[in-house]
Amino acid sequence: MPVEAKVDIGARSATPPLTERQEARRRRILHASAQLASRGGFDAVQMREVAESSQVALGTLYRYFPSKVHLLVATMQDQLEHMHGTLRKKPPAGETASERVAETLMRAFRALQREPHLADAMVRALTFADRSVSPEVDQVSRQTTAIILDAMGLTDPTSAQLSAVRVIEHTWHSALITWLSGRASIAQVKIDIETVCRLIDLTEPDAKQERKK
Amino acid sequence: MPVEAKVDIGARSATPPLTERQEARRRRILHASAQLASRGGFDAVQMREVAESSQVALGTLYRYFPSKVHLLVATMQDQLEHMHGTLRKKPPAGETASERVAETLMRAFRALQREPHLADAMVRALTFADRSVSPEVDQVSRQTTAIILDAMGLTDPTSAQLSAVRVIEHTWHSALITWLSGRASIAQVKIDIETVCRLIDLTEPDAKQERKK
DNA sequence: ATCAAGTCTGAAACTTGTTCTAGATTAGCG
DNA sequence: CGCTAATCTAGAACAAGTTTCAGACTTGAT
Repeated sequence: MPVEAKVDIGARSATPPLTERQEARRRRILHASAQLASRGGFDAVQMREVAESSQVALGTLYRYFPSKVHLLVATMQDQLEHMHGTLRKKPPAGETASERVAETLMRAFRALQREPHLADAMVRALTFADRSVSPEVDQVSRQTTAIILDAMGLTDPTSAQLSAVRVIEHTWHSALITWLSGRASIAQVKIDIETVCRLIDLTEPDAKQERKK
Repeated sequence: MPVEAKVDIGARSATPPLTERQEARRRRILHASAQLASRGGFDAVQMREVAESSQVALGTLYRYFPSKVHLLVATMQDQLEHMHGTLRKKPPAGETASERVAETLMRAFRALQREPHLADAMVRALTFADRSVSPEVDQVSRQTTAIILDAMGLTDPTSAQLSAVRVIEHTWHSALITWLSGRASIAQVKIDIETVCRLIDLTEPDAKQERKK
């Protein structure tokens, strides 16, 4: 285990510490949200039902999560953390960085496949989020970046590599959407992921590595 | 086999021909939609307002466009067609295919910048669309593909090239979203587009590689 | 223990997308 | 022209996200 884990994601930056009961409420809400989402996707996550199902008043739900989109993005943060942990346990076996990234993403993809409704709810919320949710969405993006960099085995990426990772994330999100809305097959998603991952190779053999500031 | 399957995109496949007045209504609706969207984005396009503003009853609006998302995706089709025409008039000047595609997309991007609220409404609708809107979304996707292939100067792309184009589209949509929600700067979008466009070079080994040094 | 400030609850109200209904209008046709 | 089916209109009604509010409950500091 890393001795002094860094990161301390800054997500809880301006958040006053929650009491135990508040933490419990928050967990109940997220759990109810994920459960309803697993049933019927975005539409099935109805705020009244989430409130009832987590034994919290509607007003309280809105105090914890100021909108349905906030709630679902928080749910995604939660799931992503979990997934990052899982993925870490079995690091990908590919030879090249691009292979490992593609493998990792496809593994994540298969996990989402197991709960397609949940995936639907989270991804739709993510892309539908407006500016008021930017900090939370950014947090999800950072987490995704961390997963990809992990798979690449990098601690100190060049800016070219960061660009490639950004594009991979774009492709990942958008491919997910096309799959969720039934416009692309799983095979197609796989091809797209593999295609975009080739970008990584373009950043490797290059002799000249710029020094990161 | 289609002889020269040109346009006639099949969008109007099962659509009985509209009378003149109906065509006029449809235009009024799309116009009102674009106008409201230009003002305040997705949220400002309120179905009651669209109806009133296009002098049509609410029920009629819903007969023409079965949901707000359908309406906005149709609005996007409309705008895309227009943009394709515009872009065609001034073909991009780059040497390589990837340069031309990047240039074309950035040009399109600058056009969207001029109406950021409209862009917001259209893109949010596009990514929020569920299965019931798939045909229309697909149509938008085909139109986008056509624009990119046009910029590449290709008439019959290889499957590797089609994959690259798909990934470019993914990146384009997702980058647009991050920009619209204020999480990426225009400069960042430019970098992402240029990065992904390099994929095109990978599909043309015999084309002259530029030696930039 | 007590009090003020902050939090939670339950319920109603408000907003906007969507559906439904009954009657008026229009289009196509003999 | 007159008939019939389809379409259009105005408006009410419904659904789900969001806001509001009065009163009950916690919490933290004295």
